Amino acid sequence: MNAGEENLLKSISNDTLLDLTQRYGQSAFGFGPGQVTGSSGGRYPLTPAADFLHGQTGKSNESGGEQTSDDDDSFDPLDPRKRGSGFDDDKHGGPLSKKPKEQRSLRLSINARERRRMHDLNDALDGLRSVIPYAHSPSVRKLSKIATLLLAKNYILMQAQALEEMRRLVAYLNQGQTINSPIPTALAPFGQAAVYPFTGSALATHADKYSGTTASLFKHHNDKP
DNA sequence: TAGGCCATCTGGTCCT
DNA sequence: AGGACCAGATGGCCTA
Repeated sequence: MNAGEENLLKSISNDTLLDLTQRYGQSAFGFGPGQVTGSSGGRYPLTPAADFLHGQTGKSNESGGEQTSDDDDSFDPLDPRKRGSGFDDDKHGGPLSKKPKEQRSLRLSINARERRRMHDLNDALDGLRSVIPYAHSPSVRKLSKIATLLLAKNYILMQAQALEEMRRLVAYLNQGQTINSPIPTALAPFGQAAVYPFTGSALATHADKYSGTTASLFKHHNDKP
């Protein structure tokens, strides 16, 4: 990780997530298993990692499914937004223009596969954006790829920390209960955790610990006219 | 206009 | 051999 990414990561860690918690409330974080949606399709073997991804890669089937010819997909060579470097274009005399038809066909097939692969990757990123806390309104620019990944990482770390503090709180409360009464069954699993005097930080808003602004990350994303 | 972000093409490498 | 994955190159769009 280079220095620039390190700075961005720090800025997200310290500022963004919890500031967003304040801005958008728990509803911004409130997703459950039923809300992580997606198709059940996919072209990938069901490795453990694939099991995790199963049903979460969005339109994998749609983008990678039945299209097998070279010139299909949604790719439009005339769309400047989709053309890229354009070596693959006879009119511009690219390298492929002088290759045998068979090689050109193979190259186009490979290109189409790569496009589908990147589309699947982008679909997965969209799925990730949809479940991490940032404003999803039309007035807010979509998170960049790198910002999405860094934000998701820190969101996971923050949730793990919050979970740990909740466990400590429950353990502490259970400790008090054991003096007068048995541990309630519902809390018993948490009672197995080490019992520490609760620091109280879980009761405080995270913003207390992560005070700051989101300007460092969101100055590029929330000021669209 | 420079810089950020992105889509696409391409050739190489690895895996099944 | 064919497909997946990766990184570099290229060029377009958008914004400060």
